[in-house]
Amino acid sequence: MAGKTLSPTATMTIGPLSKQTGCNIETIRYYERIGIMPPPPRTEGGHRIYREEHLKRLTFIRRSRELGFTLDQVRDLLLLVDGDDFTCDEVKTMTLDHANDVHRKIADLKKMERVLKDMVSQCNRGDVPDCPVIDALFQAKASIS
Amino acid sequence: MAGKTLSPTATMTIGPLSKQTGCNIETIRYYERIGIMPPPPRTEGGHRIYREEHLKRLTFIRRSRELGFTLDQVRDLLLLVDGDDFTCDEVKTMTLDHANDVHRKIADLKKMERVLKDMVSQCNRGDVPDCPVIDALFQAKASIS
DNA sequence: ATGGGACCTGTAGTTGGTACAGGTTCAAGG
DNA sequence: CCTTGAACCTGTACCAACTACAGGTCCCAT
Repeated sequence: MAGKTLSPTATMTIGPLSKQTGCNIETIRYYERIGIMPPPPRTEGGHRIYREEHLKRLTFIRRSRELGFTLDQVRDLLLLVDGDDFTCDEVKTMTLDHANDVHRKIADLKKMERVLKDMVSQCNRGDVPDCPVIDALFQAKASIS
Repeated sequence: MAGKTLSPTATMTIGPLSKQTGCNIETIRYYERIGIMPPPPRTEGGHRIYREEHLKRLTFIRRSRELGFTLDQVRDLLLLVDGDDFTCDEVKTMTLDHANDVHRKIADLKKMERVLKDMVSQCNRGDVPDCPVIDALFQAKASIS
């Protein structure tokens, strides 16, 4: 187990990078195309060769995406990281802004969920002639406050 | 106020339909293109003429979208509505399935929010040398359980 | 030397719309 | 009747953030 990963000079092709980051190959190439990953050196035959710095950067991108940052936001974060004069405060602000977005999304989804459950709870009342869910969908927004 | 809207023979062009449903004009034409709204009759000059049935259908679509159904799901719901032999149970099942999706999304977003807030709470500890948020982003998924 | 898995480029498709450009029609006012 | 300008038309391109090929090349183990 010891020394199996990450000796500082270790190189790898795109496949292993994909496996180690959980980011799929096409996505890695896509990130390069849009300029969020730097173009790595190549073998004579044209295969991409990655080093640990790439692994770190891609891990960063992937983690940020998992946390719901958009690629534009990730780009901004990386700019801050790349220029080494970023202030922690800038990063904090961006993160808090994003956390607020997430919070709003949660609130919206909760409203949806409530309405959906309310609609479903009208079903199976035994004697209604047709579907209360369908009826509700034909009504413009009203019960959502 | 009385009788201002929806006399059963009332017709309208796309502009008023847009205003009454809150669905914008391009979107209405898009729905027609993808076959979710029927092609309405036209004037000699080619302008679309809508009737109350269109208004109802578009309201249904819009409402379903607001509740987070995908257009494919809306299509399925409309199929059920169009063939008038749908069972309320089918509708209920679809709605519950969707409600579960929404529920899962909420759970995911809550995890994100928690991680984001946790990261931010590491900031401003006074004496840390660099940014804990950035450090955390360089770590692969771990603290998310 | 050869077989086949890993890699390459480039393009198109996905979802749910939005944004034009460039042209036509409709209806109201003069 | 004619003009004007708002409303409408079609068709295409664009957005995010990838994914999915097709059709070809490279690398390396046997």
